[in-house]
Amino acid sequence: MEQQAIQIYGQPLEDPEMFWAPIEQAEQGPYGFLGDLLLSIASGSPRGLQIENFGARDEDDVLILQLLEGPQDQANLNDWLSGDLHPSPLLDTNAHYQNPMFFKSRVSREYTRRKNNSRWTAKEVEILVQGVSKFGVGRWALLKQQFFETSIRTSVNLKDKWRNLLKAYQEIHKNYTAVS
DNA sequence: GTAGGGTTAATT
DNA sequence: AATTAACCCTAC
Repeated sequence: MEQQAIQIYGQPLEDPEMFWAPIEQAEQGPYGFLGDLLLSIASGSPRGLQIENFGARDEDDVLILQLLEGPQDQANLNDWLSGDLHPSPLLDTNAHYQNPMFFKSRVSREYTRRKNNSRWTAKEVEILVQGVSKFGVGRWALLKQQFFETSIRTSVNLKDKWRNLLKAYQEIHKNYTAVS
């Protein structure tokens, strides 16, 4: 089937072969379950991750579509990563943690508190996708270090978000993709 | 450090 | 009421 490279900010993914590897290669590949799942999905739909943020806020869906379709402004990403454009939510500050909007603790049977319930922004998802595209699925600590150094997101958060994205993708893919 | 199961606040 | 997204738990 046709495989169409995804571009982010007008730049092709650094290792499209990894991203678009055929299902057969993924079966015992280095990607693990989630990686294999992604590769399976990607092979079935060249446009894959464009609708990955299904279920999130509408404006984020639109932004993600625009970002993944490109071309966009390359300088914008560097500005974002440097924190110049958007101080929050990428910055991991005490103020952020203590902000009532992000810190909702409650007495619970199982968990005594939750650090935050901060929704992922489209920018964060974009960076996550770019990071996974660069390093592959499963390199969460490396991704944290390289792309989310100052973010409130932990490496486990990154892994969980990726899983949720795949799950959301599968749901919408199941409903809207015609198979032939 | 990661994968995957589990829990729960938020959302629909 | 049911589902989703974010977060927690833990074996490996």
